[in-house]
Amino acid sequence: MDVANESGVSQATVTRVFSSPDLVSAKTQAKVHAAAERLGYVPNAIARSLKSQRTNIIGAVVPAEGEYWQHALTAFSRQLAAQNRQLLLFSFGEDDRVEQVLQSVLQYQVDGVVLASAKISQAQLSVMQTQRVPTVAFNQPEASGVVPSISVDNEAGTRALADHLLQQGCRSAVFVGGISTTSTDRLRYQGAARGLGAHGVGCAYVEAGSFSYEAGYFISEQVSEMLAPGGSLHAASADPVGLMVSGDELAFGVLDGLRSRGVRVPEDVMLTGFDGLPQSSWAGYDLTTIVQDIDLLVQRAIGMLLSPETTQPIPELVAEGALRIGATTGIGSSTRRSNG
Amino acid sequence: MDVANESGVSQATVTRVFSSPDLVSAKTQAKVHAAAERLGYVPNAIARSLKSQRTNIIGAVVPAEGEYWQHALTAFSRQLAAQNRQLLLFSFGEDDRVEQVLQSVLQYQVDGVVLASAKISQAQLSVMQTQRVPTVAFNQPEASGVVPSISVDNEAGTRALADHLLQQGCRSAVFVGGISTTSTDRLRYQGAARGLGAHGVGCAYVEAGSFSYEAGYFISEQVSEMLAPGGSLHAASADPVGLMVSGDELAFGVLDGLRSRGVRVPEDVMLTGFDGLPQSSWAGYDLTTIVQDIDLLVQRAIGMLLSPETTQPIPELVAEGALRIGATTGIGSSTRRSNG
DNA sequence: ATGAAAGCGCTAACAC
DNA sequence: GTGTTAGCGCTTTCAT
Repeated sequence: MDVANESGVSQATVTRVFSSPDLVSAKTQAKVHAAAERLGYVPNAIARSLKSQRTNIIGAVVPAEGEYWQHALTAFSRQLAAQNRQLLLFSFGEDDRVEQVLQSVLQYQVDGVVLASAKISQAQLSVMQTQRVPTVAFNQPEASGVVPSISVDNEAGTRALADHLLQQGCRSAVFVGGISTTSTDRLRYQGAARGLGAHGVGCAYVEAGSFSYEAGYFISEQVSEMLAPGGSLHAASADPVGLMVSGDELAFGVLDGLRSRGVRVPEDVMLTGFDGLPQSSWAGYDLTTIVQDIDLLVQRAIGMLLSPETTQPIPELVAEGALRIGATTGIGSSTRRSNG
Repeated sequence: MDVANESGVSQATVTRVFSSPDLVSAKTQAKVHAAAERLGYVPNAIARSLKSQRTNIIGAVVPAEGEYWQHALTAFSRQLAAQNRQLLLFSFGEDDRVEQVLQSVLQYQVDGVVLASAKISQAQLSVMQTQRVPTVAFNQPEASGVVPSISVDNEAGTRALADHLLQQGCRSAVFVGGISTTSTDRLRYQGAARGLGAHGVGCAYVEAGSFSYEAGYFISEQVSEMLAPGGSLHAASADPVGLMVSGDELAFGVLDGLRSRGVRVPEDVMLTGFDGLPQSSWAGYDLTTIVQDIDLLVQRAIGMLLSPETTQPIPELVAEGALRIGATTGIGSSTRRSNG
């Protein structure tokens, strides 16, 4: 190594200067640092990783689209950076083969993997086991029991929203889902249906096709038809209809769509979202929703990765969200625990 | 190597099977693949990188906050993934020492670095040179001439917006900046002031303190005071005042803030943003803005990284944005080139 | 078409 | 407190 020659010490000493300075005399350190400076030397993390079998890199397999994931990603990156770990990002789109992506992740010998994709085969997951890569499924409840997982309590969240809607006087309701086959959608609908059903209120499921703003805007046409005279939801009474949307971003689209069609929110329709994105509290939307504490979820997820519980059963964390009441279901706003 | 033993061939052959299969007979390939499958073997990218001196990893140093950066990041990740390269993410906050972050990036022997941070010292940049790491400054115009860079044409953008405002009848204007010391802000203000000045319209600069929604919402109070009777901008005539905001996210906050104070947009104030975030075309905002073609910028940035132009002078790309006319400066909407 | 051997830059015993 | 040495898993000549 050049720095070793330049400073007249051994390679090992150079290593020590950079990784355990306490073992090296002050003057030697000075010499080495000086030489390093002169040569523009930077320790090679790749070589270190090869030797030490730890990369300090966490792989993240995350959908390319969606506000929610963007925030989660940033949270991961920041929290990891605080402990000198890095995030190797693998974002995937609709078309991508997640299996191939996972293969890629494994090649980089990451110290752990955050999975935010539902579509992963058992075969792939078993490869993860074989490779002994700590893995955590992030807000992918359907992975529960297969891989350690952490999610917000989707069902409790929509149940809390349902209770709130009932309290506000809704006597009929619809649930607008993103993609019906996702476990997230299923659990959220379940919470809604049960919460409402317990009070004798039914709840139809309408699928928007994705969790995007555009999908919400588009589906709002169908929803407003259901609300119109002759529609299946046309209220005999003056009670507002409850409209529970599976995610905030989708809800923004529904809200804008309804407004553009002259539907009044919250007078005619009371609207709720889910996730608690920053925008949900923007004055233009001020949405009633369930706020996920993403920083907390991420912190827990990192914890699970770094202290791989060898204990059976497979760990499965569920965090409560917080009900935030906005203008879309009444006036004023506040936040409290969804299970409080 | 285990797979070598298991399949009864040499290490070298296993390598060949995975990196240049054409050099290996079909039956040997089959044997090796079978063994690999059985053992759950995955090639070690770290070892490969150490030997080959290429990691196929691009480092991205990006601010933790801001819609714009989130989108750019995703674009990088997706485009790189398409060529079997990965993104190592380094997001930094207000408080972080970008220099340390850069040091970190270098340790990982990345094949290139995307810099989306303004605050980088000359010293650090010279280290990048020493290490021979191809670097590109992304939308960081002040890095021009020091490091290869690519940005949208900020000045042309706000000039186009200014022209548009004049055309819509504005005879007075204010520019709301995020952080006055950023080159982005400076150039955007410059374009605004020149565009308006050419027609005898002045343009004060007001600083919001950040590019966030909250900062915009907050500063809207000050702006609305300027517009009120007695304020410096109170229009003698009925002409609307032009309000040019330095970024879309900031503009959303200003817009919501003005609306909540009863200021009518676009009747009293005509509002423009910059960036062309997806939300800017949402029905709730429908903002007149300059749309950056992020995918294109990213594509070019990647191009610069991967074919390191050894030619002097330092490359410096500037891409035109497109003027999108929304409801905040009139009715209806459309998009055209900002320099068209 | 395949094998043998050297070495990428670092770390971790083990000596002294 | 510092030097010596072996080896992490791969690639790459050079043989055969």
